[in-house]
Amino acid sequence: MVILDMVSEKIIEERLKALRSTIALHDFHYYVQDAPIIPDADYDVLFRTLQQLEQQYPHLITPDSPTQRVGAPPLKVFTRLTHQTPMLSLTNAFTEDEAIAFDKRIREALNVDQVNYAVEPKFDGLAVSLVYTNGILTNGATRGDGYTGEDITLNLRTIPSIPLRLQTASAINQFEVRGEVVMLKADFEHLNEQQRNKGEKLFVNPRNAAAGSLRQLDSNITAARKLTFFAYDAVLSHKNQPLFSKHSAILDYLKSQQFLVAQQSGMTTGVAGLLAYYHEMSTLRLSLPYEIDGVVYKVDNLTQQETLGYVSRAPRFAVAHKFPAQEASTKLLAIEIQVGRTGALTPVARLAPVFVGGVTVTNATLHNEDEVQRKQIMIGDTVIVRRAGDVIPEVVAVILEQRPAHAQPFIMPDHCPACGSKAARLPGEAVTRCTGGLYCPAQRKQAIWHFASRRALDIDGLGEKLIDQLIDCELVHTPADLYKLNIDTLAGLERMAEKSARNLVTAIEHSKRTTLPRFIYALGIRHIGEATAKALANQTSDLDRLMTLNIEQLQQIPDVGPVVAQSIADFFSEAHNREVIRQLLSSGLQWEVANHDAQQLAQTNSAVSGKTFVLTGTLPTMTRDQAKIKIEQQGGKVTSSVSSATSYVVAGSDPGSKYTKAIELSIPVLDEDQLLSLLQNISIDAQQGN
DNA sequence: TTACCTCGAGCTCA
DNA sequence: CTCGAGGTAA
Repeated sequence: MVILDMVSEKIIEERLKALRSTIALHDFHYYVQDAPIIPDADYDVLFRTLQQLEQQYPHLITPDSPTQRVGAPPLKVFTRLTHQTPMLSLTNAFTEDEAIAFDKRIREALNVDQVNYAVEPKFDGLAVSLVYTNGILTNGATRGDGYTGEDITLNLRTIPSIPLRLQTASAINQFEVRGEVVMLKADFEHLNEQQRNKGEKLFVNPRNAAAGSLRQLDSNITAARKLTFFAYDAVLSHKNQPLFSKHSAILDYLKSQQFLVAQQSGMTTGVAGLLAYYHEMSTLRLSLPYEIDGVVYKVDNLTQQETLGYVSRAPRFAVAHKFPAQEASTKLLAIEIQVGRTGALTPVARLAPVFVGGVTVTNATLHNEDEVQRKQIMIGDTVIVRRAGDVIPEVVAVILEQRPAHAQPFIMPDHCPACGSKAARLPGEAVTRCTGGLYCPAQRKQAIWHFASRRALDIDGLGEKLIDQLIDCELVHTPADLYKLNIDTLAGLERMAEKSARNLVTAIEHSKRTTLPRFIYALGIRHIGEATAKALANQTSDLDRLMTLNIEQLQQIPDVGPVVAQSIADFFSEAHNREVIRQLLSSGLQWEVANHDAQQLAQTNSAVSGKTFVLTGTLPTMTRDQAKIKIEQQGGKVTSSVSSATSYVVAGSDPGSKYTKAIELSIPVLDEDQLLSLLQNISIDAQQGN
């Protein structure tokens, strides 16, 4: 009997296996090849047969079964997943000249006349990584910061163009596929039509629809959205010898494993080939089934790729050549004045909504008075607005021919629109400032917001709207007034019933335990950011003493020059400010007094102490904040801009202009490993051999 | 900067 | 059902 069961079960198992691979094959033809080879009805029969059989023999269900794409219960939260190999981002080229320069750099570095390139469209979607263990899809994650992303395995499993198992599992036991999840234009239109019929909110563009669908905690909702995965790279996390010698071979392999690879991917030679491809794709752009925002060029030969290596963890062998930013014209309805925390008055263009670069733009900063004059902008003008990807919208120019007769010139107000105080522009400065100080409600609101912000006293739940109300109802004038709030005074405000009021009071209470640097930073003294606040706290650890220092004494503090010293002295000489501090302390604000001597000792002994660091880009294993803490623990300083006073620039992936600046000033650039070594007192010179 | 998801909690109306 | 706050991605 038992033997018979085993035999029949063996047969069932074989049958299940056959059904699964047949269905997977048809999925491939349907979703990847876009050319089904059997009628839908026949497919349904196969699928139902499999479902029924699995229902009968639930213990024979495998995770790679096509029936297992959906049905998991919703998650509570997304957990984070660390990428085995960082997901780097590409450097961008915005002009043909930059593309030409890319090719030139490559040829010179490789010392060859001509280079073979793999070229492909740059999808406008979400980058994800898929990990196959022994041929089975086990993990999928968003790109995140490049090092850790969110675990969206369950959502990715629902995407039909993602194979749940590889065709040839044996070759590689751990295999990572990278690509982009997009929503095809047609599927996007269809989804929005559905949303419209259901009276639900429309998605603004395919990328956001795809992002929104992937962010669902309930993968069943994701499954209902039609998403498509395009593979464009594979990583072997193995230490054994490379299985491929060319990028194009990787793509061929991916195709053989039934991944969808963009049809427009191809090969070309030399810079002429690159530019020809760029033009070809910009012509094809509108007719493609998915959205793209440029093209990608990669050196095809993997050995050459390796030779070229990485610039602070962005590959030197590849570049994204972006299409020009999209532009649209619209009416400039008004120029409003925004009052910043320091009283800076910034003109902001209010625009008639225009859809440009995939989003609706309604306002754009005009920076300052001179900018408005330079561009000859008048209220009522028709202007050209530009937006590219994640770039902040910008008023490019005025269409002078379309200027209406009633167009009004912009005049920088000489009084603050929020409080009526005089506004002044100091000679040599670009900004106009409200002189009202904390008398000005707009500045007061920002002061409170700054005080409560995460990096300052971190009062949870005290958001913008609430601050508006507190100031407008005159419940709060200074940060000290926050600590006088109680459930009764809060009650009656909008969206403030008992529960919210209690939560806020608790959060405020919680903020009383803080640190001196946070407190100094929270005061919002001009020119005092986090770094200087720490320097000050380090110097005195005694607020009372700090308050009495004169300008000369203040300048003795490292990092404090005449401007900063003046600003600090001015702040503390205001009776009003001293009173606020007194009130804050008497309402119970407190911090640990750091043990100075011990710290000082550690600092002088470290290779890092007294050195000034600038962090840029994303580091592989820590956040910039964590790196900052580590450096500061050993007496180093972390600042935000590169100058000749900078000792080291620590660059992660996707570094900003600080990296370029470092090269210009020939300041040593470290990666995370080198920083960590330095923190362990291993000299960089020894590492670099010079 | 914009868009989207999620959560807690308040508001509205039955 | 709607709003505000907080977080993420490009």
